Amino acid sequence: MQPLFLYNTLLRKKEEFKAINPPFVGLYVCGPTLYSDVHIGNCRTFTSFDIMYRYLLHIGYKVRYVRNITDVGHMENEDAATGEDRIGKQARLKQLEPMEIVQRYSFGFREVMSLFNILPPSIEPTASGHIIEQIEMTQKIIDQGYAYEKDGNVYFDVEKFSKTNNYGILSGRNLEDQLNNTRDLDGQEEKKGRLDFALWKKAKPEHIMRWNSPWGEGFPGWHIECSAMSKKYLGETFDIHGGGMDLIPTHHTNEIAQNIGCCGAAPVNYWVHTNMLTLNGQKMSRSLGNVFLPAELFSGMKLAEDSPSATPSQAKLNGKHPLFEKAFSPMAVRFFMMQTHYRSTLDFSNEALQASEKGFERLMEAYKTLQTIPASTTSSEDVKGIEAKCYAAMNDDFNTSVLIAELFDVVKIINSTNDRKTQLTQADIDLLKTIYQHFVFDIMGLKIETENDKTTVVLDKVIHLVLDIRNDAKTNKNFSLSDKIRDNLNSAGVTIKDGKEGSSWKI
RNA sequence: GGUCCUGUGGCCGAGUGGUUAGGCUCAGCUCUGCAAAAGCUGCUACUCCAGUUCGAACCUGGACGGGACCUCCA
Repeated sequence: MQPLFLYNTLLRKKEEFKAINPPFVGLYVCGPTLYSDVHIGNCRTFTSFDIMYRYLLHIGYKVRYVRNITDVGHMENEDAATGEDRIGKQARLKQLEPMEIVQRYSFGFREVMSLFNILPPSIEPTASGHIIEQIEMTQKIIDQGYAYEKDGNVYFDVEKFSKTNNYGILSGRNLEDQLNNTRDLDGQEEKKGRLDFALWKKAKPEHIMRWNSPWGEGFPGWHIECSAMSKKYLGETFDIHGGGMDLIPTHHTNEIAQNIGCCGAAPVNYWVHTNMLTLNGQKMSRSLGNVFLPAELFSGMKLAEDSPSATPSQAKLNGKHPLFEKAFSPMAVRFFMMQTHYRSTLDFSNEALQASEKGFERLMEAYKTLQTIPASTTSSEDVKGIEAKCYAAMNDDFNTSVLIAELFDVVKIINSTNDRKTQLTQADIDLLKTIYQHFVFDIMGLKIETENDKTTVVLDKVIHLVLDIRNDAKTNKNFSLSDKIRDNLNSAGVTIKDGKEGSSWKI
């Protein structure tokens, strides 16, 4: 097993990963709230954890990866009297059942995840499917004395909890600062302390989603779902919990409090947080209104207006965002994301994306070249050393940025061997193929995008026929014909590359 | 206002107390009928000021700039 170091938000430093029950690993990541389309910022988080999941699997762990779907309980302006369940609100606005809202957006979510080649988690539980577990956990927290009921609402008693526990252990904030800096909000009267948060909310008459509970009809608070579901599927204490950095001060802080309040144990050994995605230097978020959707970026994502997976916003778009000169493939965007470490902010821009797209194409072209390069009796390159560096990069807190730099060394070796400037033994060529398989395809989750369907196979034959004709023309020094073929293919979107071993093409 | 992060060459973006990050762009060369591709070479940076050190972009302090969180947010 590779020695893996990861950055633990709890300690604010990297430490070596030790699983509780190796080779098993429990991984929980906070999933989306399906009241609208997932945006690119959400995708970055899920892509980052996809890499971690893939790497843990690759180095031999048996991972149970739980990523929830929030379909109830996620409030707008949680503490305000006007607070409203996000999904309930959408349902009211669109005159649909709440579950229709969730169903609609989960199609879109799954489609986007699959376009990004993000592996599905082992379990994808929904909050509404675990109401009983949430009620039980809430009751247990009350029994332990860390929560109280008031007029059908149940609140977590942060002040009481803080007497014996460090509430701000994850955020690094002390209680006094938080108390002094919390703004005045509505609906504070019935709570004992201003930091107290809801475990259970009483349903108003117009509220659609409601369940019976010991405290009357209502619905669960947002934070309790992750505690209840992670406890159910991964245990009272599990290995890794992830999510976006913006969840640290509230959601994850409260998860820790709930779990200790219920079970007397910290829920997680390693907290891992991904940084935000910015657009023109500003965080992309729904509240700022500067989000954009994968469909606005991707080429070929054509959803029919009446497709069940087409949310109204997706259907119109298809790779036409005003900020970007052209559409990009999902794999180019995935590669772009991995060029930045997951704990750094990632700024989306047209230029940066185009640079990544070219780099990605070069990486993939080299893989094709690798299939045909000649073997020598000796090697002039240290391929084993590169493989070791690739593992070292990933072991150092999943440093995909450094990994990619190592992989471009591989590209260099492949190309120069192809040009007969360096030599590789067959064993080294095979090892390079293994490196590609492991790091590019299995771990980074990239894939070659040209489909191997019938039309592609036929097209390949047709273009090779045309290239043969062009070659004959070149041999006969009929350059006007050969250039005409090349130019016309070019304008049709086919690029010709003349190499030592003949011509090749790509779209 | 409080807490915290950050400032790297034309652009994006790693990194470590002393050694080439990498990608993209640009220029020159090799190859080529020309071009593209590929290869080679060059452009060699670390906001500013002070300190610690034999030596700092990397540690400490300050200034200025950017950002995040403190309210829902991945």
